[in-house]
Amino acid sequence: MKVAQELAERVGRAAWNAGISADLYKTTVGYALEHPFDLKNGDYATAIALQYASREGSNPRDFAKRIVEALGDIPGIAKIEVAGAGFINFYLAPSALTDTIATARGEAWGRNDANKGKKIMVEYTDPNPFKEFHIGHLMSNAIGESIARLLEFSGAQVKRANYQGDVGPHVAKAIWGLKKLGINAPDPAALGKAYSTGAAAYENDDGARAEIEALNAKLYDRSDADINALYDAGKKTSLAHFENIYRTLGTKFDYYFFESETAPTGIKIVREHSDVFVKSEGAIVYQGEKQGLHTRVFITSKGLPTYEAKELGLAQMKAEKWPFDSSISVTAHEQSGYFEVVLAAMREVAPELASKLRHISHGMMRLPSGKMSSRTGDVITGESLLAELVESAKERATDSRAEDTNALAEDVAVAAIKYQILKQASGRDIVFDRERALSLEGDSGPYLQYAHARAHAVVEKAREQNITGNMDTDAEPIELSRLLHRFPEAVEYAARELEPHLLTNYLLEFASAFNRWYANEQILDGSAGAPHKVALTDAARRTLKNGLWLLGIPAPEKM
RNA sequence: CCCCUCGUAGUUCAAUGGAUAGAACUGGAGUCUUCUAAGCUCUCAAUGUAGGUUCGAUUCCUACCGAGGGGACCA
Repeated sequence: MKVAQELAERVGRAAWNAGISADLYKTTVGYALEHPFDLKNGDYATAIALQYASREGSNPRDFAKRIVEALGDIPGIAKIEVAGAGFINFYLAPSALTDTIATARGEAWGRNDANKGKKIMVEYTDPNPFKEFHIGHLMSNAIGESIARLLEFSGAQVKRANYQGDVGPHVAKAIWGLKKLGINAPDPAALGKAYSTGAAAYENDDGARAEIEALNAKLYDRSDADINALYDAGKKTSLAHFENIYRTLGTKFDYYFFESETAPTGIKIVREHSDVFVKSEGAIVYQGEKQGLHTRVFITSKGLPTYEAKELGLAQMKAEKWPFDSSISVTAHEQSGYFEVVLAAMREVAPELASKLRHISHGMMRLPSGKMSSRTGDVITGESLLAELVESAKERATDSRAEDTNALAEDVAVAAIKYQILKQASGRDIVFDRERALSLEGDSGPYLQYAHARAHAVVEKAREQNITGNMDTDAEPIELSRLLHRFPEAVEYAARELEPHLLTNYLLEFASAFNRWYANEQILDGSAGAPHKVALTDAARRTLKNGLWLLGIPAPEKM
């Protein structure tokens, strides 16, 4: 990192000396450095000469040469060359990489201070009590957890929040179903059945629909003791069930918000701003057309708040609970339209708060055959998927070295599902292929875990032989050590973009380099070079350990 | 009709406006008396169409074609 900063500054100065304009200097300095995709083009590179020369009509290569001359010698850089159309490539010196290896063996490897001191709340997962924990919640959880950890690694103080829909028509449907089926002490499976019973009746039976709507109103005002008892029991069961899932997934929430709590606050905000929200067809709406959006209902004609009004209340309650600099909500893409409208309304009623809110939308999990639909039963719940993965991993774990193969199977299952979610850009849909998801090979979470376990085993064995890993400052740079050097920058990049997949991609490349190196190199070969190789292995182990942590994936030491 | 995502090997995904567009899976050929074969090596294979901006476009802009999501009382 220090090398990179120094290099960026020097490139800027050299370009300045070589005749770059003040304007361009400002726009390029600090952004001028990049990592060549191909290591043969150096550890750092800059296209500054290409960018500048085109504006002058001069030859990019000549200009690049002038910059290189102005640069002179740079500590930590062994070679500077002009390549291609006018790129300037920098190659790290052995001593710089040795420093990197030493740093990489420490616990703090990969941390940065890009968000130092910032208070950031991250809201994610958001399952609804009385309904199943489905794959969308799994996606939100995996992405949200990783973002929270990336922000923590960049120095932010992070609070994890979970916002759950414990009131609304979906709950009324489930309660109605419970009554219909005569269930008084619901378990999670019974709740799922009750919900689908209620949902089907709501669509097909007018009488049932009226009953459900009446029930919904009673849930808001809590006027019926029998219903309250059923509701409280169902909610308790649901939440306890979700806690088990969070534990498996490795998430610990700081705050829980419920729609039943945000509703009154939301209604109050809407009612207090009659200049922003208007009556229309008996409902109170926000007319988003003036912002290029669409009109949405905030309070229904029956006087009940919609998700939109509750969201207003939620934002205010979050800020009261823990004053934050920024609050991030991770939800499915299908909600981004409504979120935009809520945000537009919020900008009018609470501009300062609105400016701190950020919405990240993730894609949907689709089946190869099309969209999942709970109506047709063509749906996979998050829990059933996890259970299947655990079974699959157990079969594979029979010849493993782990003491507890059940625990290992769970770690591997979590890795498999989270990796599949986190390896692609978060906004995109994921086409769910059961066979691929259950596969534990190739481009997968277990691949990263396996590389980590291997590195761990070697380090342990070296310790038994009292080889602590003294480094050779003249060791020739190799692919593995050069990629190692990029880890902190990959972390910072992923944190800046709030995109875990940028880190996932890096880790795959790194693990792949490690596995290649491992296959071709006897690390504990008794030679004078062994300690240095042990140090590099230890650095790789730490990189994979910290990298997996940032993805929210467990890193078992034995597989 | 409007708005938001997105079109890259047979499939699922990468590529901060740069260098020969990278992986994985599938198919084919190899590889465990040596630190973990959930590994490694080799091999076949791709930017929807038409323009524009740029020294340079998978990336930015426009149009078209195609997929998914959203568009008043669900979330």
